Amino acid sequence: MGYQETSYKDKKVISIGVVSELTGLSERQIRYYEERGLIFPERSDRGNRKYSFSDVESLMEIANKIEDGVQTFEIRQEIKRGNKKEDQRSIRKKMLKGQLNAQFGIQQNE
Amino acid sequence: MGYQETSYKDKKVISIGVVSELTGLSERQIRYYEERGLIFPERSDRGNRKYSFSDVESLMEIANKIEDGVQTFEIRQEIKRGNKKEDQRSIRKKMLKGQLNAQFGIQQNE
DNA sequence: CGTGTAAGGAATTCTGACACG
DNA sequence: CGTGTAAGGAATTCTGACACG
Repeated sequence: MGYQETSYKDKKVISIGVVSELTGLSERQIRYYEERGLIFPERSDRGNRKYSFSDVESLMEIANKIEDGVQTFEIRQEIKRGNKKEDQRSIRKKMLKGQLNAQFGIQQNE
Repeated sequence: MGYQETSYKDKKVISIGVVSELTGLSERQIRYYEERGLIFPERSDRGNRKYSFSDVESLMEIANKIEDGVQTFEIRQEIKRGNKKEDQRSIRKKMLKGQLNAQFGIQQNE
């Protein structure tokens, strides 16, 4: 029992409407990120998108990056490289951080 | 990281259509088991049912019991008692099993 | 580039009911 | 009792496109 804990996280069962609620993103944004190759939902028999909890988490990370001004193609690169801890994004983000905090005190995940 | 592994299992995010696919049960059956107090999906803003992976598992167990001839009110009892390993149902089931198999393996209302 | 929106259609879900048994 | 189904409506999702910037 419990050997499948992880499978729940990766099972594609959530509709786009619920993903929208969970992430706070619009359906338009979610579909767009798929179009740009950032997430890969499955499809039901009739073509409806189905997402996993992993996808939901990825989307939240993607949303953060977009806010930081990272473009979708860059994010796609990171994904292909295996999303290293210290990649371009993180570096650029850190450089931005000082400015942002100084100007409006925006909070970033470090 | 990982402290939320369990929450995935109980988060209500799956639509009835997907639950139907996952369990092999008809939507009619799934709604009926709710009506009988065996499962408790949440509702989206507009009233659509949302289930968790736990619900999906419960449904599969319920389906097995129904096949064994257990009635919904009995299953509800078990749920209220905390679903002990060796409850009345299991015991009766074992007693019935021999007869049923011997005769035809038919499912009965006791 | 990233995202909003109106557009029209197809599929989903909901409830209450009749049916069989 | 448990489950199928037809019924009508309301909400969901899909795609391709125009718009702004």
